[in-house]
Amino acid sequence: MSRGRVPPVGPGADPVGDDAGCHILHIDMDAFYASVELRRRPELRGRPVIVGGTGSRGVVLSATYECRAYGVHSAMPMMRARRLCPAAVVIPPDFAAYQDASAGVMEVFRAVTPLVEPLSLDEAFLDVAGARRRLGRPAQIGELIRARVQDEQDITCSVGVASTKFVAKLASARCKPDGLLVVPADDVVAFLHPLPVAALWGVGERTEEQLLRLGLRTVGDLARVPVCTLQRALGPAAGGHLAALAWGRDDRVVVPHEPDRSIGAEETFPTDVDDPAVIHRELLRLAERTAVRLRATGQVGRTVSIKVRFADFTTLSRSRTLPSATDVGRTVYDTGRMLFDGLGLQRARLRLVGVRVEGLTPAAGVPRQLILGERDSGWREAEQAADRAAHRFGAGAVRPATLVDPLQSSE
DNA sequence: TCTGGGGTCCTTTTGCCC
DNA sequence: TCTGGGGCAAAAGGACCC
Repeated sequence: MSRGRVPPVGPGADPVGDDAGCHILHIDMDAFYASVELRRRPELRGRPVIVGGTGSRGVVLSATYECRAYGVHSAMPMMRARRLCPAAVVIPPDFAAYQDASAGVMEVFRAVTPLVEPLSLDEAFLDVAGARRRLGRPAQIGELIRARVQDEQDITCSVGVASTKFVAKLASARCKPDGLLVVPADDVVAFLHPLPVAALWGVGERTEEQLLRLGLRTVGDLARVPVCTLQRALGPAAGGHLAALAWGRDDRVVVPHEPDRSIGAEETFPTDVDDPAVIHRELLRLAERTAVRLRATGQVGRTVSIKVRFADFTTLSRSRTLPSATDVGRTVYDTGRMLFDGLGLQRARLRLVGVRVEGLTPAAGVPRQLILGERDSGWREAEQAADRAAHRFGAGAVRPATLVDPLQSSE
């Protein structure tokens, strides 16, 4: 589900060039969520299908190519997508199913090489240097993977083959859907320079605007500008990074497992809310949800942050670092609520609140806090008991009393 | 046209310590 | 005692990605 701003390869281009030195594969499922849905509902094949939020404030998560022909793309407000393509069938997302399908394709990848770096449910980098003797040239390995994913998961994917991660990523975007493209090491600059600046990884709407203001339209334009000019405009890190990418320089390696930096939850209200009691209850729900995930993954975190988005979409955040790391929902909530109350909002209209825990470390080996953490005692044990109940009886079996819907609990 | 939810990373500001 | 500044960590904001 990349942004798809790379123009497709024109007719006559040779998709399989010289793959010597091209040991990086980028594999991207085509319209992943929608493809998983079509597997279950084959009668919808050939029709425009959108997976996305069905509420009044939903956005498009995935759209079939039939639907993209109408200009629909991911992250587009659903209202607009429906206007562009009234015939589209809209399906609410089923993340459990996508996770399942994702696990299946990742397994296919790992049968090829242990060097698999997932970027999201539907996309991954592979370093196949070590698999060549066993399975053949990188392009052959790419075709093998495409065939297996099609066979086992009944989903098509596109594969970019290159000597660096980011060129492989551009290549897969360029041969979508259901394609494979090799960018030979010697052709990288010729491949990159005609592309629009927005094709580069890290250039979004804002950066594109800035670059256009400097008169830089293509990657080639960017490459010919002095690095210090870019750095002045975009900051030292981003400027230096883009200058390197414009010449195809990217020494990032494929890393199989990166530890999490943060875990959080947020929710947009169906309509804006100004009642503090409703917001407090939402903060509690989000804190509990976050803590359940911390405990499930065996992590604790030291910094709690909240996010508040107002009706006009302006957003602010507040954070606080605790004396010791926690995975206790009550502690996350208490901290988050303190931060929220500290904002002193006089019934401002909010469209979203979020809770996040950062500064994560593995829970094993972190001593339980006995002196400063008196507030944890009891809550932690209670929440672990709730985890076990949820495991046996289903999520939501045990909840804080304020989160129990009175209509539901009176049965 | 009106903008989700999960994240990462970078930059700037601020407060503290020496 | 006052002031300045370097260094650091935390906080806040924002861009970006899928």
